[in-house]
Amino acid sequence: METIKLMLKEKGIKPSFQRIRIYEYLASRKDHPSVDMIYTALAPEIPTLSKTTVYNTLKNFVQAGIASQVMIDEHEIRYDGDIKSHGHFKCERCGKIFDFNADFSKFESPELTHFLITQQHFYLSGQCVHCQTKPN
Amino acid sequence: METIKLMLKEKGIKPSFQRIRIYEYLASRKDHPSVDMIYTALAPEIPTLSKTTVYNTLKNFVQAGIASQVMIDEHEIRYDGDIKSHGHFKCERCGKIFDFNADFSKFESPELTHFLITQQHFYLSGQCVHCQTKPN
DNA sequence: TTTTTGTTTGTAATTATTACAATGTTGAAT
DNA sequence: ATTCAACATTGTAATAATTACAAACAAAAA
Repeated sequence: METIKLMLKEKGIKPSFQRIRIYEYLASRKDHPSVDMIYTALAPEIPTLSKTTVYNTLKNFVQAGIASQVMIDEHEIRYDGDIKSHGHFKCERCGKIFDFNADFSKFESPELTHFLITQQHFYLSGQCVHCQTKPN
Repeated sequence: METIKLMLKEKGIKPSFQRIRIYEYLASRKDHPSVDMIYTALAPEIPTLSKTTVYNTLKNFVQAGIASQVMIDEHEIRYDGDIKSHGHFKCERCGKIFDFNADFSKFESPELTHFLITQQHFYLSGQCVHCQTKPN
């Protein structure tokens, strides 16, 4: 709570109650929640919470570099509070998303010389171990 | 035209006129068109074309492995007829998408042993060379 | 020809996201 | 402490991508 407050301040984000709770929730989760998931989870605790606030807040977080968008879902954007460089695998049968380590911060390519890379996304999809053993 | 016809047949897709033209158009483009862009481009030539057909057709193509989704745009899915393993860079200032070579077909990770990888997406964003020299 | 199968089309419904204006909150300056 | 300005939050309405679905159509098989 207090550490989050300080961290937000450092990033130039005023630590309002809503923002603190949204960040706290996002960081506590490993399932890359969507705006709707976050809203639904926090609404009971913050009855006046508006979805627009969740949208605005996440946009701020991404710009400040303390959250990232995971666009592995075709229908809605999902968010990740883990900003270590890593990849996501989505099983096309069970829909589950798996994280894996993959650091591309030093990635270089002749086509991209002198490009400034601020965000990176590495997504794979296919079938996870469990689903492969299941019958069709 | 004839080669596309054969290729579609081989992939188990009946080569209807619409499908042939959609594939032809997609393959001719390097700008990762969206459903809307494809529809708008082909509608004058195929006056009865329906957007639903474009949606259905692209879904088929992706399943058959002859096209891939590029989810670099937050608002709409874009499509790529180039199925060689490669990455995309999106400039957050001018919005342009750049392709670059990056082959991850041999990518392995301890977290993903025995996972079946069927699709891969590698997206970067930031600022392209040209936009970096521009003033804010 | 008749039947069957698969394709295309148009409309309506769904749903994520954004725009915007009104309201509420906070903190600094007076 | 009061006022003011800046910023945050909220709710509603608008936008726009995508899907569901049923009817119309086309092609191939019987």
